[in-house]
Amino acid sequence: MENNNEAVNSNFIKTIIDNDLKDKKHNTIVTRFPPEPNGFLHIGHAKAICINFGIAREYGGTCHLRFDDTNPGKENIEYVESIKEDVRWLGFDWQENIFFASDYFEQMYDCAVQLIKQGKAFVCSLSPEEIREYRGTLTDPGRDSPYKNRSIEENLDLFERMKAGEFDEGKYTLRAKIDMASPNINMRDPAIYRIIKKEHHRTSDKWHIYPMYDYAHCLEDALEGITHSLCSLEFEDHRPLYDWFLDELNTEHHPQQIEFSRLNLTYTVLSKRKLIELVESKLVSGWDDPRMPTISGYRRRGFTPESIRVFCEKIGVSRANSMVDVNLLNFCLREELNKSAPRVMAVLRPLKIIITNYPEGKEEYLEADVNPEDPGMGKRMIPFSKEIYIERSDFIEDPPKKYFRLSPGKEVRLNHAWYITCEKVVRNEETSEIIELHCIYDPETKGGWSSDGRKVKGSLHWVSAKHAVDAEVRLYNNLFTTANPNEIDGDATYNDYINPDSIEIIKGCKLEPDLADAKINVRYQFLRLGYYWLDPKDSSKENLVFNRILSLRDKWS
RNA sequence: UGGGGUAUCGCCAAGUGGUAAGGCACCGGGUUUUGGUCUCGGCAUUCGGGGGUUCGAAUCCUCCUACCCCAGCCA
Repeated sequence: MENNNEAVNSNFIKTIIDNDLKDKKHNTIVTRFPPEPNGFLHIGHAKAICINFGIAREYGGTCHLRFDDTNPGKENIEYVESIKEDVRWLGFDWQENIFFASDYFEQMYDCAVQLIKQGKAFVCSLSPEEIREYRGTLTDPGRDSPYKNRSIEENLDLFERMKAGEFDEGKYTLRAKIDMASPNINMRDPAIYRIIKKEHHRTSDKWHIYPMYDYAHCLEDALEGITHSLCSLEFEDHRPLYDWFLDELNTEHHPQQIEFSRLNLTYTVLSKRKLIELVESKLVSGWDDPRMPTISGYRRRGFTPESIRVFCEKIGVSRANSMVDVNLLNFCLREELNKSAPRVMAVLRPLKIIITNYPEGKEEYLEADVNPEDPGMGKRMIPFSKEIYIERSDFIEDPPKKYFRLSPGKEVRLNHAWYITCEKVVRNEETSEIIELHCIYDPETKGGWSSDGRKVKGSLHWVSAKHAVDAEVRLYNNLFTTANPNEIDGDATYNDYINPDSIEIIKGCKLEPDLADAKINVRYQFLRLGYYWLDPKDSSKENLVFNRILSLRDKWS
């Protein structure tokens, strides 16, 4: 991937890796991104993806994409496809290293048998409710299951019959024998296999028992020779278990689990539950609604993979719970697009201007930079004629101080065209709504320059009325009105903080004619407005639909 | 009132005993045919709080406080 923007900072994980390399604990680094294929990826996952794939890339190691598919019924193949697409879109390549937990079911089973033989696991007949009772509480120790001292032979027999599908779900579990009095609840004889009689998306009906996360995950990592197993903070308490399994099984590899804090973003929710709620309540149009913090949402909105990668680099990695200002993400996008986006003029809310001293029927083409930040992008020609549109918000009849756009008697520059002065405001007699403006232009200012050194403060974007193409434009804003929708007070629900202006659809927008051939995948800067691109789903030649990816910074409005 | 974590500028975050990086945001000045960009400058005498060790502490010791995570046959 070519980019010079992802300045690489260090963090505590890299420090650990540096030391491991220096101490010859490892010669090469292997990480993994291990999603469960039961939902769509969001920007929080992007952080994990960037960390894992990024570290592998930086150290010349490899990063595995591994689907943690140990719970059929929750998982399905559509999710694995969408996850692959998202990871690829973000710019990462797992090459041949794509794996599935289900590939290891046989080995995991063998390991479980080994644990039973070592007297470290037993088949438990307690019901889920009973298990909960026996587990104790945060402050009180639990009690041993009455089935904890079944003979190894009996355990072996029962476990094999669990595998064979002889029993109903919930009837038995295989549990590790650790310590029911452990202050760490995860160590209180955790279940390692449960009976699930559901079709698995890869192994079909071959299995009737499925391994639990704690047991499966460490084995997957060990089997793949992962060197550093990076996960989020909530798994910290699971690390002793992770190590316990690998120690008891004496695996060849014993990866080191390292936890970091997950991403929170202002004005955004990232929990799976809340995201589902947004989709199911139809507050958004789907998982790829441009307002969604999902990867597919950002993709459709028009965000770039690089801006997301740069963002993930900039936020750093630490163990402190944090809430990152969404402005940082926006900054990353603007920083990139300012350099790369072709400029174009578009009037979202048109106000007609008649240039009274411009010849009727005349038209001429004016030259403009495609991108003043990059002269190499060349020039374009823009048609001008007697009737043009400007933005309604660029005219105020009775302007406030420091307003340097158009108002009666005031002269402004039409970008790349001429200076104009407003001479008359025409209103609808009944509604008194302003319907058009009469202006005169100064023929001596072609291109937007004047030779007399006259200063014109305002520069407006405009579009020739008879040449303009129409389009629908969709403006997007934060989905929530509160910076932290995760923490809302009292009896309000987070639905009370949904931003009613999170989407605004404007029809009849007037665009520079070249935009009739706007290309999908090109992110344009609508001059003075922001960055826009064609909606990948809803736009068509006949009905252009532009998404506003992001507005420009605006210190005035 | 069990266990595991975390506390450095409004938001992220470096810093690992030698006297507080950087980015975002914000505020000013300049440039500018985008009130964009760019550019210059400002923005923690202080590191959750109190004690202590030391010539010297955000970094070590100690006590305290706040917040986060854990009682799925989810991951």
